[in-house]
Amino acid sequence: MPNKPAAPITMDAVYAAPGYLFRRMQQIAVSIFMEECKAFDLTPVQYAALVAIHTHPGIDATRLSAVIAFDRSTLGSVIERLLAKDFIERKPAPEDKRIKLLYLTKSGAAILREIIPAVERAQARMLEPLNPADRKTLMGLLAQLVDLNNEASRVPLRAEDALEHLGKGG
Amino acid sequence: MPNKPAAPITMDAVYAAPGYLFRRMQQIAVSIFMEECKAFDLTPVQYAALVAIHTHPGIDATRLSAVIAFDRSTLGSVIERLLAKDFIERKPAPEDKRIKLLYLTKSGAAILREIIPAVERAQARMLEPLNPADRKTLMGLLAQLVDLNNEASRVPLRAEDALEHLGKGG
DNA sequence: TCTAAATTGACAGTATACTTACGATCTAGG
DNA sequence: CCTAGATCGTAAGTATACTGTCAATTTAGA
Repeated sequence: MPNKPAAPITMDAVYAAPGYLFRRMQQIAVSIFMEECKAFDLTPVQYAALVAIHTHPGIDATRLSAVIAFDRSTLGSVIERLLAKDFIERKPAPEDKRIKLLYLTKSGAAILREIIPAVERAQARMLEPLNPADRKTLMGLLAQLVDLNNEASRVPLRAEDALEHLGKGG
Repeated sequence: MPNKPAAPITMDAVYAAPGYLFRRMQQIAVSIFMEECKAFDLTPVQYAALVAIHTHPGIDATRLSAVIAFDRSTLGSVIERLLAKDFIERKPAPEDKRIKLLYLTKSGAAILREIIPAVERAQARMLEPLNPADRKTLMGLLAQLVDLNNEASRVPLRAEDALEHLGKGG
């Protein structure tokens, strides 16, 4: 078979490209989240970190990065900001001097409780323009795609097995 | 009606949240793009900027930001990097001393031609785990959602009317 | 015409997101 | 026991992505 002729270079090709749509949607999602949650001064990433620390008290930074699927280096500054806001605290692990364990403070637990409704409003708003059936279809396909592409990302999600050394698993 | 009881705070709720899935998918998409295009030393954003400048020679930075839907401030450094790599050039506009017009250099036009196959491979890989019907469904719904949410983002896309003052419209 | 408002590009500041590298520490193998 | 390799947190460097603000310039209205 002959090669396909080169397509003309157009913006329409960019607008229809998966990568472009993913980037736009992420921009929009962050924008909506920040708008709904601006009273709490928490970013989406900081929120995810708080939930993970709430769910796994005493987790360390490396495992936290696996549980919320983002880079360890990035996480360092996220943790510092949460420490500065007094939403989490960090304690040395008695049995391993390299590790620092993370816990929610009272203030962190409180803001987590209070922010939930705003987060839920934000999540709902992101999908609001679609009808309920389409929302379900989109989320289902996207969840599949993210899962099947997990290894393609630089920081794959390791929800369960990342915690094996914390006394919760195998 | 009574309020819904507060749902427990779990990571599963985070993993299923639209905002989380959009962020993960964006991370994965960038990772795949960079992998396929690493020989060209171009980021997804720099690629989009090159295509836009190719399509609209003599565009200025403000209109460019509207055409690819990203922030003017961010764009400043993107333009500087493209200038440093000698992929674009910047000329003052004769009729308006504030404006600097952007053009591809020969080297910029060349790399744009050469990178296209790698970009197409990257876009295909992002959707590869889904079957063709599901790919189409996902892209259709996502394109709809991005379009309908356009105004929710801080930098709405203004593909056409952003160019009215360039002698292409109105 | 002359000033007030808008526009343009630049800058500083914050927050992801990634890379590579490094010292401290732990663990396994010999 | 003692070193090789792995792991932990940290740091420096690059690149988006956004918030403001600012000066220079243009435009519109009184």
